[in-house]
Amino acid sequence: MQEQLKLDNQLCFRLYTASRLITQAYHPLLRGIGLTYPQYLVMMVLWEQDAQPVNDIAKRLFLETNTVTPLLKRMEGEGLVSRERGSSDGRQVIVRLTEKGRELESKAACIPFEIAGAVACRGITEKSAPALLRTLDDLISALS
Amino acid sequence: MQEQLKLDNQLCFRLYTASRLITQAYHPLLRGIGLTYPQYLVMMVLWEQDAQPVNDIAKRLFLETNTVTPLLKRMEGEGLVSRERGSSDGRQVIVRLTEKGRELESKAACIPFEIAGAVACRGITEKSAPALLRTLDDLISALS
DNA sequence: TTTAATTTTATCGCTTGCGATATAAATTTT
DNA sequence: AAAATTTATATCGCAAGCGATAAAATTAAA
Repeated sequence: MQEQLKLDNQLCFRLYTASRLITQAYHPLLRGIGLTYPQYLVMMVLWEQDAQPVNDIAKRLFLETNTVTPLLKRMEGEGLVSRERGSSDGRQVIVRLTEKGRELESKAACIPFEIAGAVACRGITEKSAPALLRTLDDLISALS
Repeated sequence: MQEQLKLDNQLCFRLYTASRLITQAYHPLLRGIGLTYPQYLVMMVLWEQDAQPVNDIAKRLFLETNTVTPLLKRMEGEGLVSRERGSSDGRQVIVRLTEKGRELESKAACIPFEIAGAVACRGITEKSAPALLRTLDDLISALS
């Protein structure tokens, strides 16, 4: 058995697992406001800055447009956003929050606190969070 | 704009992004030996301990059987593993490496080093890796 | 100004991931 | 032993992700 192939030595497996488990923790909260996790990410992008082209949203989330386009179409179907061709550049599709989408922000406001509570209740985030965030940022910038 | 809803303040988004980006880094290496990333995880589980029931593999990877079963079927189709009903317990399906599956281990042995090189080349892992691994383990055990 | 290259979005096909549910075997209860 | 419960897999449906590719609009080059 090669030591470097042991699952317990894999950083990637931990990231993969931690990501899935924390996304699962969001699930019941997000279902309450009718969002999936990736849709929640798109909403956060738009709450921060409305009326963005597809490409800007995709880049902000480190995703490809072939992931984001169908995602946005489903969100349009849910009445959360509108999509229309840009007037200056006819290639772009500008995504805007609908009234319903804007109203969702206040309903979502409690979610980060609830997650933080669920995670921090075992002394995870209090002291280790800043270092974790910094290391993940380094990792992301190294890989992107 | 609610501060806690800013994307840059989200631990989960970082984990999600870091996980996807590092999995993408594996992709060209794994394609060389004909594996997807989740298939690679299953192979690591079996290289470590052959002949396991579906459920043990699923639990080791923090996945559900409804994810693992189709995954294993595809791997059986690729000739990497065999699946047969357990003799002692007729509910279980025991998964075993084929000769082809066993041979893959030596081909995969270089992959962790190549990934480590790609990640560490910007001073990421050397000093911060142990703390990162520990924090992720804490996070995973808090959420699982 | 044509032509070529680039940019932006979208479509297709496939693998994951997972909630809900079904099925069969084993275990526990009555 | 018969019935109810639990356990182990599997099936179905849907939403991501992403490689490969196409189509349309814009920009750059000839």
